[in-house]
Amino acid sequence: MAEQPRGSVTLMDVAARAGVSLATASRALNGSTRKVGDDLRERVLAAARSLNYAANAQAQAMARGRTNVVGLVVHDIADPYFSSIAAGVMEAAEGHQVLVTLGSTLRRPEREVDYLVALRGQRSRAVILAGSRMDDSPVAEALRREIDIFENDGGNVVAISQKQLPVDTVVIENRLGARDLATSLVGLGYRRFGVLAGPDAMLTARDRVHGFREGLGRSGVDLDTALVVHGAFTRDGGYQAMSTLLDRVGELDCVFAVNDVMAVGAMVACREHGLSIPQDLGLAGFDDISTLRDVNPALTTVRLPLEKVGATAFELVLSAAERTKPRTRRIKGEVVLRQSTRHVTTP
Amino acid sequence: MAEQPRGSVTLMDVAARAGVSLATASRALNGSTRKVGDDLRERVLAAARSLNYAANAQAQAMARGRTNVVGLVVHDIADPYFSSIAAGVMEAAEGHQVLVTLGSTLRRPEREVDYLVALRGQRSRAVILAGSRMDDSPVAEALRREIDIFENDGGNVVAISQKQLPVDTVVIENRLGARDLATSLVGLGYRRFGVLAGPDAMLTARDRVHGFREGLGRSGVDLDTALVVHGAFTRDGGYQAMSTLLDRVGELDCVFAVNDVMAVGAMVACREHGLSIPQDLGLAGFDDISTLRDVNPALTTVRLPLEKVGATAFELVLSAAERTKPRTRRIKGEVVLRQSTRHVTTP
DNA sequence: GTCTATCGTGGAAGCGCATTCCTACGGAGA
DNA sequence: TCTCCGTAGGAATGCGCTTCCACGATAGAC
Repeated sequence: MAEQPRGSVTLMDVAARAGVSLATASRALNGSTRKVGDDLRERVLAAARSLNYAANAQAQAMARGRTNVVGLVVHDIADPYFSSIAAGVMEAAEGHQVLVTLGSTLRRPEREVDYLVALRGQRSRAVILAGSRMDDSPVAEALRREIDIFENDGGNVVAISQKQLPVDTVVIENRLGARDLATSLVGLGYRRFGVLAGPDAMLTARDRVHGFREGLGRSGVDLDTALVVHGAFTRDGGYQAMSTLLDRVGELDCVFAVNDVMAVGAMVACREHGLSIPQDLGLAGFDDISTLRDVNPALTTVRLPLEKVGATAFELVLSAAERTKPRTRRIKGEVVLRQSTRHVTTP
Repeated sequence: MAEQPRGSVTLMDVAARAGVSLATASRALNGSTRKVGDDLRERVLAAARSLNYAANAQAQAMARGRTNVVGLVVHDIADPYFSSIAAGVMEAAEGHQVLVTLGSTLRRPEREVDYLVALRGQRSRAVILAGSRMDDSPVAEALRREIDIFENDGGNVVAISQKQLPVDTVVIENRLGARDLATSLVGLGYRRFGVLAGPDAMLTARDRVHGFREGLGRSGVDLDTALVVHGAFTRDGGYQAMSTLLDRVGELDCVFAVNDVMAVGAMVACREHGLSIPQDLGLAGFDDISTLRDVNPALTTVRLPLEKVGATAFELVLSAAERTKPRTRRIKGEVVLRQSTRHVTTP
């Protein structure tokens, strides 16, 4: 019943087999405004089925003047932070007849611009920029420019993280979360803090440090800038930053790593140096990466609903048509106290 | 200098501004076989730049009869196993002018078929199926059928995991790795094993169990089928399976979980029941997920170079044109002994 | 000096589809 | 019986691009 013609089956093939015109076949398969008689419609559907017809999406896109492609650009898809967001996007996209094209910048922010150009070439309906904004004027300027062009072409841009761009944005409340965490940690009795701060130019990292300092300040606790160590936003970055801090560990009773993977790196550094957590030192992270929930001791952290972040971004994409001005959705974190910190009594 | 015309800039706009024909503009921008005079070429490039021209990929695809889109279908992008593979694919794709479209089946194998149809509609050059094959004839049959159609349309299919389909395949040596692991564990002195086995229909899980049993057998150790507990291929699956096994823990000295995330779940179950690893029980996983390398105690496992798996799959995609028959690339795992197992002395 | 390759350029066809416009047909109302 | 309108189906157009083909000009060979 199902023969296999050479190459792709076109709508013309279907029409011919059903004995109708191209127009009728098109209408039968897509249910346009126009009606098609039941008998003919059946014939067309049967023909399409038996020929394994799959409409050429490129041709449809041309004829219709729009596509069903959405771009998702992340820094590193292997990082659980981004893969969780991606999972949220994919789940939200489910059943919406949308294809998601993935871009991975490999942590080179300037590649965001390249992807934006490529996705504009694809006539993407929208693109979700999931990475942290950077404090880097030339790159930011180029990005801003390319976003203008992209939107001028009719595309929609959604950013995740900071409200730095004039586009729909899912704002992650890093500052607030870090502030709350600081408050909680002070509440546990900690007073002398070190911070593993991540790259200075990365706004996510910077916001978390600022928020943390702010939270401490409100509780009347000072944060010595010399005890804020910068490093990569990765496990190894955390390991190295913690190693640096080890010299001065006598002055500390708690360390805040600006994300969970760094905290895990720090945990290893401590363990290797015979430091027990939380007995000798408290340790806190940020994100509540689910893969990392079972490390021992369990990490005190700020839970971020990352899948929800992705899903929210996708909803912004879908509802882009009705908007008039850039919208903002705020996602809050929630402090989760676990075993990597404990109550200490101030002497 | 850079005006912003309404809507998209077309090649015609560029040609008009440069004062050349469409054909010349096309050749200048894409360097076809024909040459274009230097002065004209410069004029065209300048025009394109000043208009922010980005070629309509859909139109190019139509005209050329091929696209630069590759599909990647995974079970769950949030799972570190798949996100590592995805990272490998993305990295290999870097610089190859290829856009990767992501499909996430949310662990429903039948959705692979849906994605295959959608990607055929996109006229994808190729699709990488990254998930484990299942022992499920109806679904497998549908998949096989759709793959035929996909390939008949000129697309290439690459599978990752088992050589179950007549397509290019990156075979992961699950069986061999599990066999080696078994040998190593027996070498450490373990004799009485339990297995957290994952879903019965999932070939990856099944191969690992078979290989493990095989390896034990070669060392003259028997595996009691009653001590092989099935469960989901996830952290929670491992937790639950281990909980089941807890009743009979007196009969065991070592447990093999068929992947790392299950092993972590099992580790938590043990901890909650006051069982120390490795003092009371040895524990081993499979995959060597990098995010999980820092759990404590560190997990004995079989290291799989997952990024390399992704990269290899992508290489098969790229070199698909020259092939005549399906190719196979084998990726071996390597046993890594860590603290979750230790040498035990047989009484 | 003419004749034939060679090369740069432009014209135009066509990729597969949605959609607009047009035609033919049938039923209802006069 | 005749006209009018609503409707279903078909022909034709165009989306933006690549590429085949034709054309004129230039250069090399005789």
